[in-house]
Amino acid sequence: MIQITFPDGSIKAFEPPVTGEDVARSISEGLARNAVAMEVDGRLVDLYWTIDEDARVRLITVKDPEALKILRHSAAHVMAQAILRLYPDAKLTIGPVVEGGFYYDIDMEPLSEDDFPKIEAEIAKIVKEKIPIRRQEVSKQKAKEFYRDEPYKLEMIEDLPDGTISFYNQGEFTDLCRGPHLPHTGFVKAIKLMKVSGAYWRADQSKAQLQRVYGTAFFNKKELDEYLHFLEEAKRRNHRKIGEAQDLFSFHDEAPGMAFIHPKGMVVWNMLLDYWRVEHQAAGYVETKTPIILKRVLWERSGHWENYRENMYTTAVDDEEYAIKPMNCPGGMLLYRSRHHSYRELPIRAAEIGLVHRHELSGVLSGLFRVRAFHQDDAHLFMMPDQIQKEILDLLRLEERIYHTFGLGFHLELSTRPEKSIGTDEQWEQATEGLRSALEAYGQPYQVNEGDGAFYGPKIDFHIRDALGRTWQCGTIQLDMSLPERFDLTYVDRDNERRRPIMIHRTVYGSIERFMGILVEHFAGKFPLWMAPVQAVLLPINDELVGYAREINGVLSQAGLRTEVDDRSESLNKKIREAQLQNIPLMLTIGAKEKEAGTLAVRTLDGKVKYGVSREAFIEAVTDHVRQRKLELDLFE
RNA sequence: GCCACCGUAGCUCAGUUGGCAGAGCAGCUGAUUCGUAAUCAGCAGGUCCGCGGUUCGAAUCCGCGCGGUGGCUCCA
Repeated sequence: MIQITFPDGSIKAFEPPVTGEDVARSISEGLARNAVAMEVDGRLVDLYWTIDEDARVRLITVKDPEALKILRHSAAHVMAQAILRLYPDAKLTIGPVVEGGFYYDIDMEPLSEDDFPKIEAEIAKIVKEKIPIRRQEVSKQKAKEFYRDEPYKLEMIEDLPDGTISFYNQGEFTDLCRGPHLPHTGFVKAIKLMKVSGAYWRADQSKAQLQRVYGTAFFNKKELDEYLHFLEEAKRRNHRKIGEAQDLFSFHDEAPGMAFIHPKGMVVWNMLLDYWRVEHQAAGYVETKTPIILKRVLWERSGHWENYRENMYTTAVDDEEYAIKPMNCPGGMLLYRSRHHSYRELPIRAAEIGLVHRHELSGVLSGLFRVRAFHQDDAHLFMMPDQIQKEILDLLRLEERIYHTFGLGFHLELSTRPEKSIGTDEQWEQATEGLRSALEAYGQPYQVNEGDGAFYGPKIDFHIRDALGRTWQCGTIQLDMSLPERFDLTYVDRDNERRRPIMIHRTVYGSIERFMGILVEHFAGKFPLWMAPVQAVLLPINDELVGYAREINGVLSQAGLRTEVDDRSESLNKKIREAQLQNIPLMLTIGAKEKEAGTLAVRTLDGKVKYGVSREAFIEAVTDHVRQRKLELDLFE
């Protein structure tokens, strides 16, 4: 008899060999039905794994977080099986689980989404058959024989360490796989193919182009529907649609990847920057501006000509080569060098809303999220080594303040020295330690990405989280050990020696264009009052009241509110409907009663109406709300 | 750049097997003067993304180009 210990500490004896299914069934039929795999002494294995000695066992059921990955991995196999049934000549490569689902890269004729129904029908058959999925272990030699006509699988086996190699079988389908997998294909009920795209074998453009088929799977239809609903909601909030509907910005064929910001979009833009300036002024920043077009020699000195030229637009003026800046830093270096600096001035915090151009590949452009021309809320901080920790800590707090104003959460990631890098071990040690100790002092948890830093220094990235729970990398803090060297930046220390300052590049919004796009989606087009392009629209009930509405509009404008009069000869219902669809936070209906009493009837976007508000009370409530940059539209609560 | 899909009025879209280019909304004009999510009527609006080809005939089929959407990082 062997003893099996469960997570709750209880122990049960079994006659070996025993499988996870036996163990589950000995507890309850329900558990046996819902168990998909198990953990034996900390190792995740199939439910049919046989245990023949004492072990600690945790059964994984459909409720456990690990189960979803197992399901999706099996789902990838089921999809591959269906595709092989329909396209017998297809050659399988890899089929991993990814965030939101799985994919399988297959060497086959090009697929389109029109092919999905028949593949899904075949998948449904496989699921209905509840085909047992079983593991099989063979020698490397036998594995190679089995795959003698499968070039990709052979290549993968070559890369595996010697020893036994595991396969998984389900009916006529066999795939090289580490596992674990579900007990049978019947669990893959809620599966949906999502999209298809080209991908290269080993992500190498010189290698074969494969069909990457994406799918997602859940344990039940309800969760799948919820996920599809989430995708619908994200689609509904798409900033490109909202941007057009609310007249914020546009794109034109004549300038692909470069946004035209409309008057209403410019209000949002200016509010973003007004706020940014308030915070940066308080944090001891100065603002600068550097040219957009600079001579080639500068880019050679900065290293961009060598390392970044593919992404740079160039031009010739008077027989001399120039480049349109893809980054602000080289210009910032010249600015720093324009005179001597004393240690007494440090730290210098020089911000710049810099317009940069980067020639991104046409296929990666995407609304405001990925453009070829954008404004960075850049800043270059110059300091002495012993000031690093405090500067970084202040920066972490500044970024936190700003993100919280928009109701955005975030998490932090620290990236350390990559293999290919410049600088000495001591420099890296000091720089990374500066970032790390600031993060420790800041006190929030952070993730470390070893070797993910830039070649010129370590960095901290901010990944903000929007209202739908999606994350976006916006802010970044990068320590740069290269440019101060290349541009021979110095300051005069108290001992009258010239020393090299430490330099940090950083952003908060990242790209203003992109941040605006993120906010459009985060707020679903319903900007908080302080950012709203139009804060209140006045709706005269009939044409006789238009004059009075204009009079009120003048008063509100004078008080600094952004208001408009809807003076069309349309019904009140229609004017309200359109104001609602434009997500204008406040609607002021102007009727005879309001004119007589000299008060306002205020409707908020949630449909609530408050009557009899005095002009003064309204102006005060709005200006107060705006001054505090509140997010909730709780004007009179 | 590569793969799949897409491009028809300002917007959203319809347009059978190739046979005279349509609707709703928006716009303009007129009527209506309305109390919290679409009043009615009329008018106007087109290089069917561009270029070339096939055809008696192309929005429709073919090729090239331009632009857009999704993907091209996740490694049994």
